Amino acid sequence: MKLSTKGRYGVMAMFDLALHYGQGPISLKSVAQRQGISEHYLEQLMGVLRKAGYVKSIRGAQGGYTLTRDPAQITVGEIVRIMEGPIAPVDCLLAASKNNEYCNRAQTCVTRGVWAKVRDSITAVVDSITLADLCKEDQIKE
Amino acid sequence: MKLSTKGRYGVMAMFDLALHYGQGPISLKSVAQRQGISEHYLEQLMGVLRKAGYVKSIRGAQGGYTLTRDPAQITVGEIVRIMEGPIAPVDCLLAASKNNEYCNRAQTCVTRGVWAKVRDSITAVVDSITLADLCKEDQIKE
DNA sequence: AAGAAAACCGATTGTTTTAGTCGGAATAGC
DNA sequence: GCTATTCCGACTAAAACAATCGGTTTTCTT
Repeated sequence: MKLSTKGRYGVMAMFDLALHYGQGPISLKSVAQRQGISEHYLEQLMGVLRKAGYVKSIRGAQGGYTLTRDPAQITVGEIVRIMEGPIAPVDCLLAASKNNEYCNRAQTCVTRGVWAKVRDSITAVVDSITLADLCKEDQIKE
Repeated sequence: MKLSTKGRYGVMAMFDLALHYGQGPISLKSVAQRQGISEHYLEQLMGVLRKAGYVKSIRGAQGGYTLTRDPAQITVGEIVRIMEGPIAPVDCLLAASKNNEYCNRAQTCVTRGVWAKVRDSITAVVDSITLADLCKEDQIKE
């Protein structure tokens, strides 16, 4: 039940961009330094976010990344799904799963119900928190 | 955010034992067949559960495993923790974590708060469901 | 007493995921 | 033209995962 660094760093980077929202492009170098992440690795992750339309990049000197939407319009859940794929503690919860024969066992499905509840409780949390919420919390802390 | 087969199979096996609670020792062979798990692999997992005191084993022919407690006294959360270790989407939530320097960053801790909420919502679910609950559900389904 | 059914144990293995690194090409500001 | 930056694809070391294998011990049944 661990989040990989993809999801974790993804949220950290997006939070960092949210903190600097409206201040022009932010370089990965600065994000990586502030958040303590390998710059090259972060590069890969930002590529994913860019292709998903969540960030915009400006190349060249003084370039960097900016959010394409207001921080209040981006939830942690969206970022996690982009970075890690659908939120599901077990594969048989995925609609596209082909192991139906397996999941049709009545007994299996009882335990499956547990994992569905777990998934729902996770999504309820991450989908209710926006980057703007995190920024607000950050201000209070300082 | 995936559960490994350890946790999944562990809950399945314990649920199977719960269904047969009070009927004497249940062989791994039968559990493995009903649940569709490799018997040898399940053996390893049951060793963990046995050492943790959750099941009792009887060796020799007609031997097998039984729960050491009533199904109503065993939660899914307990089983998951035994099989997978502490429930924590990120390592910095663990008390024994030594990367405190890392976690002391104010910004990091904002995102950390998110993962703490995720953890709490997961534990609320798994700690509230007992094996007896699953057995009850199973009866309704049939 | 023999045979079979089971738990027990430790080593090994193939695959996948993770968490990066590396080297360079393209682009844009100064 | 220099430098800062994004962009891209290949590569890799290490760990985790999900078993498998081979054998030992124990106990029930006949």
